[in-house]
Amino acid sequence: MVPGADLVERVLARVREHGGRATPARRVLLTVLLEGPAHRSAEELAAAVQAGAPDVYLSTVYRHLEELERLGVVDRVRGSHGPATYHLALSAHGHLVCEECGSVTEVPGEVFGGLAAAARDGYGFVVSPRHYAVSGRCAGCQP
Amino acid sequence: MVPGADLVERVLARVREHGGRATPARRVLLTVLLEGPAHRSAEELAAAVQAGAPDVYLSTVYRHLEELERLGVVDRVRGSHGPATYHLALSAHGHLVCEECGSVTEVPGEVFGGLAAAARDGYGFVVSPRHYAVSGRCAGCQP
DNA sequence: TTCGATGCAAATAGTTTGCATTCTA
DNA sequence: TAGAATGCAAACTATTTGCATCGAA
Repeated sequence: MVPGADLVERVLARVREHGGRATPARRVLLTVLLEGPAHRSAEELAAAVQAGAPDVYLSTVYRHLEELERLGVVDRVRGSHGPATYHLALSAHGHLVCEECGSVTEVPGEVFGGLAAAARDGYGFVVSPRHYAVSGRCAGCQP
Repeated sequence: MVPGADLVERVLARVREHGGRATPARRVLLTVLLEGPAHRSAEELAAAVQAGAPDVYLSTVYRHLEELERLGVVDRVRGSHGPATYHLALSAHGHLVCEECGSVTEVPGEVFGGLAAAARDGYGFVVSPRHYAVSGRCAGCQP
């Protein structure tokens, strides 16, 4: 049994609930998201999809990623340069995006807890639980 | 005396120190940055510049903004959609970017203090003091 | 058998680059 | 007067859109 196959089906069920349809292209993209590394760009994901399904177009991947983001299945992280990257939203966590090398470090959601509370209490601003992202320099890129 | 004119000259002095030159286009852009609202896109800034100096091109504005960012004079904030916005880096502060309406709420740097400490201690990641930016929904855009 | 999804092409937004000319230091 | 900055055009990257056709429900 392919690991995560049930997750793919669960997500597709959710897509159907929202009036969407379970198509081969979607199944492949979800499998790719599950199996490969996190934080890949739409283009990288499309390349991986195309390895198994050559005629799935980049625009289809964008369309699907956009929907999955709406459904809360994937997160989109936009660093200060370059394309946005996508990954499965398996748990609430934040991102430390290195402005030097572009690497993304995931940190548990609690690290952002104090900030989220202060933003809510002080400004009525509700921090999105899946879109934390702050810039800086990672351990390997200190001057 | 124009308020902030001395700041313009101080920045230009800094530009010269780094081998740059004080040109009219730069003077105008700095004045525009000082006088108008914060968090404008390159295009909006170019429009404001062109009101006074019609033949300053958008590409020149981009080039200058990039240099000012290197010098730490302006910050660049990239929301989840749309163009990056720029503003003077007058004090350490963070940004709450609304993913619904695109508005940017500034919050004092201390709000990010706990997060910055946790990132440094736990991951060796030094959060950039001027590039805090987290997404969510502002007070006016709650569902 | 209807309506959403796809293939494909083309358009768009934002930003960067190349190069001859102009101007600051 | 040397080298940086600019005007301008054009390239480029990331993303979105339009539309006829196809396929899932």
